[in-house]
Amino acid sequence: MLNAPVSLPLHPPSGRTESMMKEPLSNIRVRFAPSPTGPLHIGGVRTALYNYFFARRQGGSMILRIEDTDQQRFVPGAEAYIIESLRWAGIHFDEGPDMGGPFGPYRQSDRKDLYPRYAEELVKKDLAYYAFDTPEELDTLRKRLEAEKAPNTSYCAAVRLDMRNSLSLSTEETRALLEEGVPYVIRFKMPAREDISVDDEIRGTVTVNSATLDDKVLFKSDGMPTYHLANIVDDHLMEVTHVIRGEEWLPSLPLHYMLYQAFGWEPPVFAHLPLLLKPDGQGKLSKRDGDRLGFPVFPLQWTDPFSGEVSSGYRESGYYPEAFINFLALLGWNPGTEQEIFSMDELCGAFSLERVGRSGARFDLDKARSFNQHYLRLRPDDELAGVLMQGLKGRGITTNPEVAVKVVSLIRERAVFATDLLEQGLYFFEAPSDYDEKVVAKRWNEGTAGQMKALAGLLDGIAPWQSPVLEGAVKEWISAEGHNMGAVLNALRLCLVGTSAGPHLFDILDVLGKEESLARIARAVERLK
RNA sequence: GGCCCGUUCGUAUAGGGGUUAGUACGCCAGGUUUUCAUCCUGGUAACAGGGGUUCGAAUCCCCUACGGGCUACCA
Repeated sequence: MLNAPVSLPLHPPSGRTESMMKEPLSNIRVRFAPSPTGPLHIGGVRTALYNYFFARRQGGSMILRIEDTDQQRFVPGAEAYIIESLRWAGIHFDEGPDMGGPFGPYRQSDRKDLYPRYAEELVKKDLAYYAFDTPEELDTLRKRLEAEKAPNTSYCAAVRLDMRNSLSLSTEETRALLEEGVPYVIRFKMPAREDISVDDEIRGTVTVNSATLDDKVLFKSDGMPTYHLANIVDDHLMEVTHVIRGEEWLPSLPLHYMLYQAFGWEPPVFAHLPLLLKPDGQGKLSKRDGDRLGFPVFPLQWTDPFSGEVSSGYRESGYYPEAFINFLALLGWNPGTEQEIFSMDELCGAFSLERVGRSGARFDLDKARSFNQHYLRLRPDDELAGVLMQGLKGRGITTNPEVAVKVVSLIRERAVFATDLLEQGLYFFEAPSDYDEKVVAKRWNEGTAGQMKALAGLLDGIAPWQSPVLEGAVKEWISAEGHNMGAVLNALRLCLVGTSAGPHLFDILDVLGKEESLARIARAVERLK
């Protein structure tokens, strides 16, 4: 275990105001910055989780910032979904759009007016420029460069003077176009040839030559900044000290670094997390994978507001949030010890960027299930009984808590999810409607019906109706009659449960009670002949 | 195509020059049990390949292969 001093500020799930009032223990500030273009998938949750671990480990602040600069891709409900998902997972924020904070607003669309002056500042410094090229012209450029097999096929230093922008045009021409209201974007003026080296906490120094980079659009013709500009401006304004994000951003790192240089700002520490991969084939886990693979890729169930398509979620599938985060935390990070079971507090205390891996992690459903099973076993009987009773209620069956607790204590070791309890325990409340054919074939032959009738006669006379008493009497009877123990008991189980699996047979008899037990035997004898 | 990142059992990983290459999940076998599950015991199974460096390389360097990411007026 780690012996280093650990400070864990409390963030009670229901007491945000309390955490807001709490002064951070350090100036470490991290952010999770999702885009509300749909439900957050588990890769995003893991990124948020690592940011959260890091913030709490360092006694810093955790910020939620909504990056909604793409008006086309905005999806109604996505922001609320993201917030609810993170809350369910136990990831709490110190600042965000739903709670405010000293660096707000926390939604980029609400910060819209802020960005133009930063883009223009760069133009004034000759580090960015206005560009008037139409989509068709850009398309033509791309095709031309591809045909020429140019080393860099993008809008870059090598070709920008061939295009319509404030670098190729005269000052007068540029001013005229601007005044006419011709649509324009502002592009970053990437240096022609320059090695750019940036340190990454996880990958070390990454070096790229700017000749392979392009003049990225910073400000779009629709009046919104692109991600690149907004992200740098906001991280700076919000005093973010550590940018912990997915590896898919690594190619943008040199650009972002150059932007900090251009503004003369001190860049934050960067850490690019390995990707979460699909469990089957290859590629990063995507929203589309959904139920195709038989496991949820979203924390919560999501209904697409346009298509109405429903995607399953971990919560609705019966996962406990603590199992979900414990499993997710270990996908790309490890404590360096053999410990695998971690509470949220333990994870926050043990986490460090140094122990985050570099290679992509594949999701494993079996492992996820085993974590859930572990946490389910920690649950007290009465809590699980409550879940069972809810399930029964949905099927129109009411029972009292004592019976539910008794049943749960018998079946809980067979459950992976609390939702399994209903399926595993239904026969305690409902006689089997049919009998497993394979078991019938194996355990039910000519003499069985007679044996069951005789056994029913024996049971009828046993008192008190309690598991150990029943067991003693029945086993004694089987021996005395010279019957086969397995044959009789399995046939009896078939009568009571309809199949061959389940808890201790005499416990089932006990819970069922004499009347119901005898009725089920009679019914089975009748039905199976 | 270009640029960048990566590569230890099926999966997640430990390991940072000398280890019988460890652990967990899964899988297989045995034990316990009337059955299933649980539980216990044991087992299967990995350093992508090739060159170096070194007395010695899973560990350091290079190349190759393979995998992945990015390559939008998306994030």
